[in-house]
Amino acid sequence: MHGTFAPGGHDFVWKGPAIGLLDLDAFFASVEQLDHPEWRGKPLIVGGSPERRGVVTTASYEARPFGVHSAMPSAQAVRLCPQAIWTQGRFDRYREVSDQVMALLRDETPLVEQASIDEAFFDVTPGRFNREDPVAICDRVRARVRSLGVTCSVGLGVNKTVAKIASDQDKPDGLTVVPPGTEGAFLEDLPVGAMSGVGPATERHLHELGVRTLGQLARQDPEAMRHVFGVTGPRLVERAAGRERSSVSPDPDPVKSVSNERTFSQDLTREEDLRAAVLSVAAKVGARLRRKGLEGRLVTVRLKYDVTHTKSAQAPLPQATDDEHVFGPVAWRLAQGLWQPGLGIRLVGVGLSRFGEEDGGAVQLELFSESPSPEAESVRPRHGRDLSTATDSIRERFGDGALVFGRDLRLKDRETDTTPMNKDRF
DNA sequence: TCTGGGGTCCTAGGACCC
DNA sequence: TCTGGGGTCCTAGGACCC
Repeated sequence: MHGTFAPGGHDFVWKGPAIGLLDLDAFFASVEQLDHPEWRGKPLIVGGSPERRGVVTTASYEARPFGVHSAMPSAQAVRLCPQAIWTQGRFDRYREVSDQVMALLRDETPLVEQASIDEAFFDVTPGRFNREDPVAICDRVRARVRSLGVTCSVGLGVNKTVAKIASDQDKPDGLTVVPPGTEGAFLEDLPVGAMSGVGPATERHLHELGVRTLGQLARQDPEAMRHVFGVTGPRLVERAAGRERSSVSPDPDPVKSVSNERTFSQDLTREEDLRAAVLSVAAKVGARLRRKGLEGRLVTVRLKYDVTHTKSAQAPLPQATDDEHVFGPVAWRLAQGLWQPGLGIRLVGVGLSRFGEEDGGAVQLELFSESPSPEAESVRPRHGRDLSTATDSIRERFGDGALVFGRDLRLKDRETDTTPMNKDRF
């Protein structure tokens, strides 16, 4: 007994936990159609250009019947839907609309947990914040979101897993309610892949075990699943049975890492190009760290040789930093260790993590003296630091294009043309 | 005719310590 | 000269999410 309810159109009293999941429909594309009336009703694709190894970020509902979907290579999307309108993303604008939606939701209940730019869980358990019927609250939320010019799909159930799966059942602009006690029947025949956390690899593995539906998964022995899937095994069983007990936490988790990656339209083969790429990506990371007020102690570098082969390496720093003149050379040293001359490099990534750690005690200092990053100690942090903040303020006043270093200039024509998919939360 | 970018969490193996 | 095992930290890689 689940389904889409007309406003006020049900005859039971909700008892116990009521968790909702709001998912904005084809969000980036919908915002573009909101801002560009001439694009409404037409196939629209937000994403990176096909010439530059781009992928589809979001396809409007008009483009989906052609088979176009998120994460599809742009070249393939062009073939499937040649008449589609293409546009790059405007992340700041999406965040603006997202903020409006989240504010509206928090106006209904303070128990809102933003899961991404276009998704949020909310707790409307009767008696917890108010006594209103959860279904009525969901109806009102949807109407209020619609008044902003975009639509959302909402799932309502006893926990996050049920709410999330329910929100997928009726898109776009739908409401799916799973009344308490009906979870089992609702989940029984759904494919295991419908549950978040079950991706392609886990799905394949479950199929090999003869487990195809959430009902079947719910009847597996948790201990047997632990042997196959580790700690997540028993959790999968619990969630598939609809028994998960989830809490909605309004306080966002602190950020744990900040990284940037760049894919090149043509693989890099020369060492000097690779070096320029690493330092340039590091500079982006540095600027973002300073904007966020974060200093990290662990540098990570990622090199991608082709779509399936990636290598990464890490090195600790003696002190936390947000300055690329300190961690950039360390990143380059790591990249040199990973790079095999003769192999082209498709992607370069640099990241910093371990924020908010006190600078090393005796143990950590000793550790560092053996780590492969002596450059960190030899660069001139003071001078580099001043240079970094100076470029930040110029970019802030005149925009990113105002300042281009020589190394960036060399790379410019090879850089991919990507859509900002920055999922920075808050 | 190809396959992005920014994150989180988990695991396995080795180093190291006691 | 030979030797166990538990705990913890670190590293690289993989799965997954949007």
